[in-house]
Amino acid sequence: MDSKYQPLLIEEKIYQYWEKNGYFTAKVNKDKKPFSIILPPPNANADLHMGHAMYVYEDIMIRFHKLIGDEVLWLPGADHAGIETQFVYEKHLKKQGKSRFDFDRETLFKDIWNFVEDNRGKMEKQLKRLGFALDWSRQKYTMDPEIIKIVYETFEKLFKADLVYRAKKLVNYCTYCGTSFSDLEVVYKERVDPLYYMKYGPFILATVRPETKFGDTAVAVHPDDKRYQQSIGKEIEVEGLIGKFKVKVVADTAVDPKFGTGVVKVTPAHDFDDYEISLRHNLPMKQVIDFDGRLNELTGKYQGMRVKAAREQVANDLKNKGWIIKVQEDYTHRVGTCYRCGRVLEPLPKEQWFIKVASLKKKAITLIESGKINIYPSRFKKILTQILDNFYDWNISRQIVWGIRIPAYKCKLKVQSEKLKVEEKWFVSIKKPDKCQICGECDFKQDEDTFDTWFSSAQWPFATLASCSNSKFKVQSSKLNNNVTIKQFNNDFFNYFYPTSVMETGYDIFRAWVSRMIMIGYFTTNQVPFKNVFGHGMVRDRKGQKMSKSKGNVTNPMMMADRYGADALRIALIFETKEGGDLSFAEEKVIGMRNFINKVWNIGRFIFMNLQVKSEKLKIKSLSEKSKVFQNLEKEFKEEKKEYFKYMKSYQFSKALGLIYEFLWHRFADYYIEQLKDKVINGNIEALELLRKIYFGNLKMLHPFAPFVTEAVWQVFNGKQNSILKDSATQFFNF
RNA sequence: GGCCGAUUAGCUCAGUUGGCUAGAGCGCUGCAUUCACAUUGCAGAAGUCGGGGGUUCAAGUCCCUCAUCGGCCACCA
Repeated sequence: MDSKYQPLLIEEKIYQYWEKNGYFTAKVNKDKKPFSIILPPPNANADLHMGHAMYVYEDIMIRFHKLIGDEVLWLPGADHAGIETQFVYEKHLKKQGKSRFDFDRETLFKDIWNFVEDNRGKMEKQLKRLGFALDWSRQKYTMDPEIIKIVYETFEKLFKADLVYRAKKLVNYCTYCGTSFSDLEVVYKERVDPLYYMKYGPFILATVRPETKFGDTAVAVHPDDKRYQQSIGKEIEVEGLIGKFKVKVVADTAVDPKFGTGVVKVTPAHDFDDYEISLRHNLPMKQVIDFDGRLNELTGKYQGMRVKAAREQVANDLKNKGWIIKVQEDYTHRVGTCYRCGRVLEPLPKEQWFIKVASLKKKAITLIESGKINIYPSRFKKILTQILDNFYDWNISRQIVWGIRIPAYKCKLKVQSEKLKVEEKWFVSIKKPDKCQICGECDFKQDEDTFDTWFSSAQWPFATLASCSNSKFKVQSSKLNNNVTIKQFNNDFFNYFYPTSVMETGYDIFRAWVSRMIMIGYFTTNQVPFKNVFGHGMVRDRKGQKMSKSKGNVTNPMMMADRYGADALRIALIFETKEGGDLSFAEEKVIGMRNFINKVWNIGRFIFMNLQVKSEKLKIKSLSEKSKVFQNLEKEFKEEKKEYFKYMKSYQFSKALGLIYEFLWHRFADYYIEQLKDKVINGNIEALELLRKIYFGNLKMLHPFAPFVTEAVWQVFNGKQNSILKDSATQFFNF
């Protein structure tokens, strides 16, 4: 044994040993209790960051349950991360002086596929570096054919259950990234813009967007506003930059009479509030900005100008006409921006697929409130229910190629198309339909759009498990409440491990991911996707600032593992971290934990060396006198174990680790070994055996937190062909 | 505007049923050390637990209020 624990010489070999001997491989074992976690799939194309290292919580749970004899499954996967990845790829293209528009759909998809494949393996390797006990034989990818098939089936089920519809609605559209987003992906930023007060027919009204004037189809006032009573319901004539036009005056409570002049121009095609007003009053929609971010042919001489330039030009021209009464330069408001590129999003009318969430979210809230799904730490329960409560219909269409193409087909429909509602012109079908049942033609074209990445992610717990069966999974039919027949998953692996035990993620993706998994998971499988949710906090820098590339305060977890060992990094993240709370990461803490790991090693070294001496020189001397020290040590150890199980089972991992840290270092090493040292060196075998027994017990308890050093020492004592994971099960409670 | 979190030693943070002289990591001071470990041991300095009020025999821990910081959410032209 070296006098120092040297992680770099040991960790990789140990991981290979575990993997090769199938310690991470799950199987259906009816004699054991199943315990399963699906790893939140990292982006297939990127390196891991500190946030991913927080999945150590999952490894702790997985290894703990393995040690107490459960049949565990920790299933790894990779996410194609649609927009993220296509965005990275487009930057890559830009460096070569190209853009995505230089390629056709198929070529672009293939190129991105290969680009991702080239980078695949990076994050897998990094997860292994952290010691994660993942079952690699079950690894999944969101672009696997079996997964896509399930995603398609889910979409079809939702469609048949009337929970999917296609409609032309306002969506948040990034004219730079060329795609729409769901409302969850919008990042609101505060901005200071001029607020223009302008003459508008008989009124004066305030707006920050004069360039949308060409798309106005009404003017709105509050129904109780005395100033404008006589105008309500009438049509007014307005002089505009490209000629006179007429709009109706409507009364709507959304208008705040105290803001500005109490009169609002209504531009249904370019503002969410105005769109809502237009629905209430049956107003026409007039789109004047196109998807390229430029004004269109309805804007006369302004056609072709970008929104920002057009705004300045229009404001200027209005001023010259003398129609601008006043400008408030420092008007502060919030605008939606693209979370990818940071540019201002344009609300634009677009025909898209939406999921009706009303019934889904209602059910999801019930599942949480009834305790079918438990949330830890408990304060997240309220947060999650609030998130669900605020859900709007989910726009799942994305205008990018990197993703799962939506299985919807449109046919020519020469005859009746005008009479049909939008969604009735479409066929949702896993395979391309043979023949259109309405017009009899067979000239189908598939929707160009792909699914929002979160649509496939929302299905991850059941999609992964359902596609895990060795034999083809059997299909069972059952009825939905509205008499739609659906297929259900039914294979041994799925049945054994689903619902999964715990979903462990950062609290930052409760909204985008966890809530949707609950909604879609329950809809599809009629069961909860997981019984428990455990949320962890954000890793910040030493000053508590968010880590970000632009700030340059990002710590690479791999670098920490290389310097101090994976164990030290792991426990640095857990030690004295409040569950669910953010943590400030400092290298000094990892150093402190490295020292503890070394202490664990050296306690082993002391015991091991003395055992060697014993067997070499046969200095076996049994002293029947049992000292008080023996009894105290046993008592303290018993107490430690009891506390440990209590903490581990109530998700108080930090406390469990702190307990071992305190016991092993400051009680066991500093006190008891010092007390018994003379006896041990003089050949008291009973003292030595007692120390060994209690040390082994602590190794097992520590193993979920620091798997490498505990296994390394274990093998020093028990031989290279033994594993701390093999021994445990029944003996874990009795050590 | 609403909700949530934070405010404890120089720095970063634990402290979940209220209870013995308030803890850890790192840092700091002094001493020790061929005997498992200097990635060590022993000893020590250091905190009016954000301010104020209240409940209680007893509050960092519960209640009210105020302040500062952070996060999430919200339809205001």
